[in-house]
Amino acid sequence: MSFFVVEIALPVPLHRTFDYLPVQNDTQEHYLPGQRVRAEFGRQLLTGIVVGCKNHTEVPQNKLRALLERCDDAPLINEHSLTLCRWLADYYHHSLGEVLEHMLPVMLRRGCSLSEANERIWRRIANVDTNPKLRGEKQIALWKKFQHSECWAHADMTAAGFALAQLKRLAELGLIVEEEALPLPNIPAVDPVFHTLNAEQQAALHAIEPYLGRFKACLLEGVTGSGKTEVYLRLINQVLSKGQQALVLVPEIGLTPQTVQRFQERFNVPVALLHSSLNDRERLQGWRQVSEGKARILIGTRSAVFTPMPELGLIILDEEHDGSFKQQDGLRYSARDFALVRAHQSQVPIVLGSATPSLETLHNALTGRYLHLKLSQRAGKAKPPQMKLHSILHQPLTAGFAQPVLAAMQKHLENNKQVLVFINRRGFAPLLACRDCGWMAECRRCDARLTLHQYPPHLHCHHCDFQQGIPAHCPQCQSHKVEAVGQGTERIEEQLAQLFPQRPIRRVDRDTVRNKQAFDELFNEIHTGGSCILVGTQMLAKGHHFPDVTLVVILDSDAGLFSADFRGMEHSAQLIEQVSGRAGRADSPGQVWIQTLYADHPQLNLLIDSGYHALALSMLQERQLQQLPPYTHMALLRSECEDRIQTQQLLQQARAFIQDWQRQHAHDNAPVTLLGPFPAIMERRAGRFRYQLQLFCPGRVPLHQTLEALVQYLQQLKGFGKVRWNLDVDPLDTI
DNA sequence: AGCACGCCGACT
DNA sequence: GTCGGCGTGCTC
Repeated sequence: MSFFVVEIALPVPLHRTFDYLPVQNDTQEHYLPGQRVRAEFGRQLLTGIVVGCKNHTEVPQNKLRALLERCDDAPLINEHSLTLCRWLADYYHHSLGEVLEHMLPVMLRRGCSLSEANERIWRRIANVDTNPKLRGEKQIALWKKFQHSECWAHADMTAAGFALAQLKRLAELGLIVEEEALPLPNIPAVDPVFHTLNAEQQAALHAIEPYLGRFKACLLEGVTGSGKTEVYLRLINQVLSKGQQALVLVPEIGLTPQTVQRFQERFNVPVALLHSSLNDRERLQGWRQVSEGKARILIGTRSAVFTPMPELGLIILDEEHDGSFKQQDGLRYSARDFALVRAHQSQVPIVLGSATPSLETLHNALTGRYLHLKLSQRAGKAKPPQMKLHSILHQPLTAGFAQPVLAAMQKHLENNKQVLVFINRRGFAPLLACRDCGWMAECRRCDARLTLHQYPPHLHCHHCDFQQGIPAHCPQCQSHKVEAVGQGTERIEEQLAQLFPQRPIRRVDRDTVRNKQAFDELFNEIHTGGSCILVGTQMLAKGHHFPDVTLVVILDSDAGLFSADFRGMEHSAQLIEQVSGRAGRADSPGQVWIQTLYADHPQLNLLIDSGYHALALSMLQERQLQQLPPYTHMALLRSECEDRIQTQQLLQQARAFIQDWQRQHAHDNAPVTLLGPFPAIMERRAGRFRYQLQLFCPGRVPLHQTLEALVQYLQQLKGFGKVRWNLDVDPLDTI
């Protein structure tokens, strides 16, 4: 038997793999890439992933240790996924071991066996007609259940009030046995509802169809209500009929029961769901159902993009522009970009859908890299909403509303319709201030004001979660004239209740909707409740449709118009367009009134008069002039620490290193340009100072070479003990 | 990331 | 005299 070592990736932030001796008596054939192994690493016990076997190693004999065990006979991660992980690790300059962790549900990362996803079930083994001697009504009732149906899940039985002892008694009598099985995903028994396609939908479908079976990225740019989902469903139908699986990725708040229902009703196949409110066991079950091919459709949020799908035939990524597809900590990957790479590797088409595509995606579509399909008509008789800017400059306001806006609200309510008031600020007021001395309630740990909440009354920092009571008088001058300044959803709700006492007001923000279930209940009320006023944050803008809303009032859009972030206007426009899409879905056309101090703001006017697409084209021109993404590539090195000087100095060192490195290595390439270091817009957050260094480069390759060298440099850099740094490739937020 | 080792300040 | 602070180094 020849000498060999097993190369494994471990979940540590070290950019290399580790060699181990095999478990005793194991041969090289026992080790396949993608298998899990248990290994002692320093003083810790870790679960690693086999990357390969080698017959030589640089590691000295005395340092080599043997693996403790192999967890699986067959690899959990196949070669394709392993290749994708290597790409991801390289692209985001992250350790392979930590990237591989993302491929597995939490339970498997910890080294649990696959069977732990299984459900305990009880199966009848005796003949139905058996008439056993049973004592007690419960036992008799239990046996009746098994006479009726051969299998019951243990959890269902205990939920139905049967005790473990009773089940065991039946087992002792040889009537039933306990088994383990992977529960099957849902197969709903509903008659599918088909919508007829309009000409545009038909055209989009026909354009994408030829690409089934090979790679193609497609942008489906369709205004709200134009029936993108119907196009997805038709495509999925074709993929399913070929015996393939479909992956559907949705934003975090987009995974509504309505969406899921629509997919489940249409196809008579098992559908798996992966989203944030599942526990570890449910996640593992979903993961297995999909990776073993039992579930044919997977609908999930960002992390679902990692789920292995042996017969993947199509990827749909809905609301492509949504920020929740980008992970904001740890491995800062973009699920959209990763999905594109995955589609390419699997040679399947990917459809990116949005009413308001990101400028990156739009640019790819306009330059012909992506197939560009448009849906400009709303399905059915629905007309597009009429949008209108309402200047509040020098206008008297009542509760933050201009008189004509209130009059319009009154009119719509009288017509028994619903009015949606959008204000992207929760709480009662964004500021608590003293009239006499100008004191403001500020967070001790952040450069931010505390938000005043009234339900229940307290001051709250939305950036670090710090909370405190409301002072009875000014802590600076003892004055009692401490007042709420500005408006949040709570205050609007309270004031509207006074202005429209006869109408129910429903507030929708993170404070009224703590979980998915609460949202669903509230949504049902809104759906069936008749005329009312909805007050809410961007939670209202995404996913859900409110067919009875005929008027949308947007209160605070101005905040986004002058953002320090170069994507500020893009995100503002997307939000306004998304909120506006809530109006006029049914037969009655919707109206959107935008209150603003800047009624002559050119970009706002372009959006209102010509729509998002026109504004996007203009924003693209601007980006080109300024050489910003998508016309250049960008990375961000962030640092944070309780000590401001050190936070800044780390980035200065990084900057000096990059300049030095470029002088030596990158003569031929277009240089990486550097901006900063400079403090984040909110310099101090949760007690830590935050700085950033921006890197721009027109070429991917030189940028990534620089980043690779930079990460290596930072990893060996000493003297910055408490400064934490992270690298964000293709950052979304740059403030 | 963990975790241990090692070298200087305020305490029973 | 020790307990423990966190800077530094290492993990196959």
